[in-house]
Amino acid sequence: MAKAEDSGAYKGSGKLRPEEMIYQEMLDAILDRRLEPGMKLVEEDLAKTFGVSRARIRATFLQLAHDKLINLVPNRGAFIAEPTINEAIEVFSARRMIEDGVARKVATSMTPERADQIRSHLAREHAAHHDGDHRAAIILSGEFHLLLARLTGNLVIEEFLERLILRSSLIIAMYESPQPVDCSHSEHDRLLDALLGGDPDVAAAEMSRHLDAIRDRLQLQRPKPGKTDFASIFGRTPRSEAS
Amino acid sequence: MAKAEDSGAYKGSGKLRPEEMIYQEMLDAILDRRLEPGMKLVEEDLAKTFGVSRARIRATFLQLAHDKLINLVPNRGAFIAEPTINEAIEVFSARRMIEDGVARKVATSMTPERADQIRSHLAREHAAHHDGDHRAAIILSGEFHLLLARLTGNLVIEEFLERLILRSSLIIAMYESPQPVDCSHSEHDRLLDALLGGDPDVAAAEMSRHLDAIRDRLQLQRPKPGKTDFASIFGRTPRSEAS
DNA sequence: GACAATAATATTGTTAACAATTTTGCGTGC
DNA sequence: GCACGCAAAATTGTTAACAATATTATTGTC
Repeated sequence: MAKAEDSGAYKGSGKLRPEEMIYQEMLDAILDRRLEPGMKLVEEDLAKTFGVSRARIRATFLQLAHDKLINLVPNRGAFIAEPTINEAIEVFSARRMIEDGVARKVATSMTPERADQIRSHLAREHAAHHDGDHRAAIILSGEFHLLLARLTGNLVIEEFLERLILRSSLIIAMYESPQPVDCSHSEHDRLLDALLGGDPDVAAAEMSRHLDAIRDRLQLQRPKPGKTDFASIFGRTPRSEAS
Repeated sequence: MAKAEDSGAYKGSGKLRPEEMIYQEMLDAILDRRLEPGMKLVEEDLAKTFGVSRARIRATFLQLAHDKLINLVPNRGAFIAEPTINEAIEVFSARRMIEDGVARKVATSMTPERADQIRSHLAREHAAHHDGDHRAAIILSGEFHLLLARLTGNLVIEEFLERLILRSSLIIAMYESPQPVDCSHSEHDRLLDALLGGDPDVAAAEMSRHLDAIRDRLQLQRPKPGKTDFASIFGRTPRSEAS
């Protein structure tokens, strides 16, 4: 999951393994809509932009394709994924199936420490919302759900949900309404109340309602393709200017 | 998911894209325990065995690692995954969380056609069991669960469960008791009855019971590492015998 | 002027060679 | 006999060049 801190704090220290750095930067760019859905990703351009070999870009593509964030077409190349409305519905349906169970488990295993963990996260969400940092708000909103998954203690669920949340972020970034009525943070407050209540049925119901609400705020609109200028998108100049 | 037909029917026609073929063969070998947990996978050996370049083996490794069927250690190489008992428990716990929901949906959306689909599959399971084809029985047992997931119509759930079932197959292959009391097929019969009943709670309860039963049949035992003779494991000779 | 065939370009797919790292084997000293 | 260190081998990581494929531009024809 992308960190919600300064987007690019890791760029400075070149010793942080480049593989994950590239994956993270492309993730950020996709979630930030600097890379728009449908956009072609040319291997050599990206390789020059990041100053690495094509092979590494290729490996990164496999990871991103696995997360359904890009589409890999044989002999044609890689394209930013364009999740359909139907896909979006399925993703949120799947999330509801899983996160209902998460809410149940968290509600029945609540401790004061865990409650504080959640409250502390909610504070960060509110801060981001107050500061008008929309991108951080989206990412923190995802991390809220991830935090709940982590509290179940089941790593399998946590990892799967991480992928699903990432995908959701892309979907939300694509389909959110122009004037984002971002009420997620208040819904998370209500979710916390339900979790503190200790009733698994109530918690699950609240979770379902929340996820349905997110889905219902989506809006059908095809984003228009833009020009592919990696240098400006990633805020850097190519390492070598070939002939 | 590995097909339960003749294991190797696809070997003959060399036109079926080699990438997936290699993935499938390694999958079969892992599930078949010809490749034992902890075994080192040397890139060049496999490349020669399959007559492809190391790059392709590397890409295949990424896929398998993503499915948690192998471990990729930087500068050290690839090793067949060794799921711990704890991991096994988490996998089946995650499956119960998801498949409870699957059972609910299938129970409430049953049609005569779907019932026939399930019955037809169960017939194949019984046949494999009757023939004493243990490997086919394991794979068909997994495909039974996958079939139910497909009937929910949610591709996201289906794909995730496919990965989880694959992982379960490795776990079962690793930890099953020496004298496998393979009662899965009869449990599937009972599951079908519950699904036909139409009561989602009953169906979910039966699914939970079934998955717990599988987990409880597991047995702690560390398999001992064997020698890595790919040529014999995959039943073929290396293409080129370098100096 | 529009369409089709063809050449030129761009891009992906693949291979082989080289560099870096780890593992193994051997010899030395204690 | 055992541990340590060094050298040799094996293995992974990386790069660059080449081949195959797809895309674009051009030319010719109707």
